[in-house]
Amino acid sequence: MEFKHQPTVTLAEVAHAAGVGESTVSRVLRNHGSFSGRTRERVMAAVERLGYVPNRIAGTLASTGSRLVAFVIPSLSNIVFPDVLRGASAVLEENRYQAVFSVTDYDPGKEEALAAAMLAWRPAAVMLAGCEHTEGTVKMLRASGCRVVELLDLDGDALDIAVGFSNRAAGRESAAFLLKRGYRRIGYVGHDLNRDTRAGKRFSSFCETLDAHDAPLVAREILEGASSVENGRLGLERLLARTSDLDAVYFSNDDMALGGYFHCLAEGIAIPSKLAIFGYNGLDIGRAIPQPLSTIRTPRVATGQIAAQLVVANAPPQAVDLGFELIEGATA
Amino acid sequence: MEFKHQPTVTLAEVAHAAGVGESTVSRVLRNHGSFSGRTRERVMAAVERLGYVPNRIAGTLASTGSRLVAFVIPSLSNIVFPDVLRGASAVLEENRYQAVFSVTDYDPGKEEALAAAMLAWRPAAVMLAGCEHTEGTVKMLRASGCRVVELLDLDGDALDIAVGFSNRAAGRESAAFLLKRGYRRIGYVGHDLNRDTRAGKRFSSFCETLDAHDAPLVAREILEGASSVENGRLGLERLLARTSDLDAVYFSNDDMALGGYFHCLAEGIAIPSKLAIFGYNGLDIGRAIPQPLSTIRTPRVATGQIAAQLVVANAPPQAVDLGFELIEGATA
DNA sequence: CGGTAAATTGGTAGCGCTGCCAAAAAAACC
DNA sequence: GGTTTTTTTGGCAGCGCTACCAATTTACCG
Repeated sequence: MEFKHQPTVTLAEVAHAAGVGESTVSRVLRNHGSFSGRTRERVMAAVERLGYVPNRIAGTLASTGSRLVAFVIPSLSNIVFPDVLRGASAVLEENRYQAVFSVTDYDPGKEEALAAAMLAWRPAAVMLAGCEHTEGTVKMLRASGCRVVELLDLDGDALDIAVGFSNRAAGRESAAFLLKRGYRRIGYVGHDLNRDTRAGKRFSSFCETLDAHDAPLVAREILEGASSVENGRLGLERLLARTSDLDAVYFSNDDMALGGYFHCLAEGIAIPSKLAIFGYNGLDIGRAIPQPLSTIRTPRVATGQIAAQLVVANAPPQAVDLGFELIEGATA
Repeated sequence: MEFKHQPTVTLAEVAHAAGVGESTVSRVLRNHGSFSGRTRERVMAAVERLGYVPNRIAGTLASTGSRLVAFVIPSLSNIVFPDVLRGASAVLEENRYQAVFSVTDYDPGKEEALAAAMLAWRPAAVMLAGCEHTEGTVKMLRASGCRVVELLDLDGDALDIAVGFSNRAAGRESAAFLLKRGYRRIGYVGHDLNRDTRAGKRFSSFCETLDAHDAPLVAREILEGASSVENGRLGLERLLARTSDLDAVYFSNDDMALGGYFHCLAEGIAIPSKLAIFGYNGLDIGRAIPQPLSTIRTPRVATGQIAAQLVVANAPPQAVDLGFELIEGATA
C-alpha cells in the first residue's frame, strides 16, 4: 500500500491567489518588514482559503538560522530529563522554537552519534546532559558553530553555556548533613555509576566528606541497570544482609531511596531511629509518604527554563549555578 | 554580543576536495546508487578531512519525504508520555528518524496551534494523544497528507493509525474487579477530567458498570490541577471526611492512588480490610510499596514502539489494540 | 505644486541538497 | 577489435522560501 504526499500549497500559489508578490506574502506571514493593512488582509484571506501551511524546512534553508533546539539526553525513564524538557519546552514554544530530542541511554558513543545526527538539522542549539563527552563529540560541537548548553552539572569545563548546579557540592552537603545529625556508620546504595557520571560525582564527594570527618563509608551496594524503586529496595535489602549495624544510608537518588524506605516499612525497621535514609532529587512523591524523605531538591524544571531562555536570547557563554536545596525531611 | 554561524562545509566543497561530482558525493554518503570502491574512499577521506556534516534541512527539501516524526503530547509530568516517547524514540533512532515534540498542557486549542507548527516541518507523521481533537486540528491533519497516529485511546474513530487500548474497557474491568471482590460502597478520587479525557472515559464507564450492578458510586472527589501523589492523598482525605463508610476507592491513576495509600498508612487505615484502593497505569513504584498496588497496567512503552514501527514501515491505516493487564495486587 | 523622504511592493538569486538524465568509463561478449 | 551491456559519473534543474535590492507608490513639506 502506498501513501503519497498530498500536493502541498506553496507560498507562490498564495501570492498568486492574493494577487501580490511572493516576498509580500512572506513578509506578511512573518510580520516582518512593512506592508499595508489591505495587503495583509488579502494575503491572510488567501492563506485561509487555500489552507496554506508554511514550509519551515524551506524557510530555514533560505534564511540562515534555524529555530530548532536539539536535546541529547541520557534517558526518559529518569524523571530528571522529562522535567528538564518540560521546563525548556514551555519557553521554546512561547518563542516559536521547536524541540528535537534523542536518547543516549547513558552511552557516550551513542551520544556522539546522536549529536552528529542532530547537528545535521543545523539547530540553533544543542543541549546535553553533563559536561563529560567524548573527544569526537566535543570537536564536532565546537566546529558546528551552534550554541551548546550543558545541563545539570557544573563540575567541569563548559563548552559554551552551562546551567545546573554542582553535583559534588550536593554529595558533600548530603554527607555533612548526615554527620551533623550524628550518623557515623553510613552506607550507600546506588545504580550503575559508570554510566551516570553525575551520580558518580555525588558519590565520590560524599565519600570524601565522610573520610574528612573520620567516618568513612562502611558499606556500599551498587546495582546494575537503571535507578528504580525496586532496585533501591533490593539494594538496601542486600546491604543490610551484609552489614547490619548501619545507622544511615545514602541513596543515589530518590527513586532508590523510596525503595529503601519501603523496604524498611515492610520489614518494620524504624526510620530514622534505627536507620536513616537520604536521597537526591526532591521528587514530589518523597513529600507525600508518611515521613517526608530527607533529600536534596534539584532545580530540574528551572534548569530547562533557564537553558531555553539563554538560547532564545542568544546569551554569551556562561555558567549559571541554580543551586539546590537540602530538605531535612523526616527520614534522616 | 553576537554569535554568527560558522561557515559550514558544504557538499560541493567535499566534492571539489575529493575531485568528484556533487551527485557522487551524495550517492556515497547515502549509500544509494552505484559508485566504485576507490571513489568511496576518496569521498570519505574528504568528508573526514573537512569535517563535513550533511545538511538534512537541505536534503529534506530537495527530496520529498522527511524523516521527522512529530509528537504533540499533553504533558511531560504525567509519566505516561515520557514512557511513550521512550518506546518510540528507540525505534525511530534505529531507523534514523528524528523525534520532535511539543506539549499541549491538555489544551485542545494549544494542540491545534502546536500541530500546525509541527506540520510546518513537513513531518513523516504526527503522533497525538487520544482521539478527541478540535475540528480545526482534524481538518489540518487530513489536509496535510502526512501520517497521523493517535495514541493510548481506542474509544473513538481513528483518523489514520491508532495504537493503544480502550480506556472504557479499563474503567469497566476495574469496576468489575472491585465488585467481584465484594466491595459495594465505592468512591472515586480523580484529577481534572475535562482536560484528561481518557481519565474521564475510564471514570464514566467505571460508574456505568457500578450502576449496572446496583452499587452506584457513593462519593467522588475531583481535584483541580494535574494528577499527583499529593493530590491523591488530599483527595482521599477530603473524601473520607465527607463519607466515612466507603469500602473501596478508585483513583484516576497510580500517582493519585499512591497518595491515597500513603494517607491510609499515615492514618492507620487498614488496607484493604478497612478500605480498598485501586489505581490505573501499573507504575513500577506500585509494585515496590509494602502492599503491591491493585491497578491496571497499561502498555505505554509498547504503544510508542508499535506506533513508531508502523510509521517507519508506512503501514496502512489501522487500529492496534495492545490491551492492558489487571494486576490484582494487595490493596483491593 | 514640484520634489524629497518614507512606506510598500515585486523580482530574483541563492540556501545545500537530491533526482533525473545523459555522458563517460569499464566490463562483457561475439 | 568492435560492439553491446553494464557500471560509474557529472551536470543541472529544482525543492519552497528568504534576503537583498530596485522599482513603485504614497506621504509630507515648504
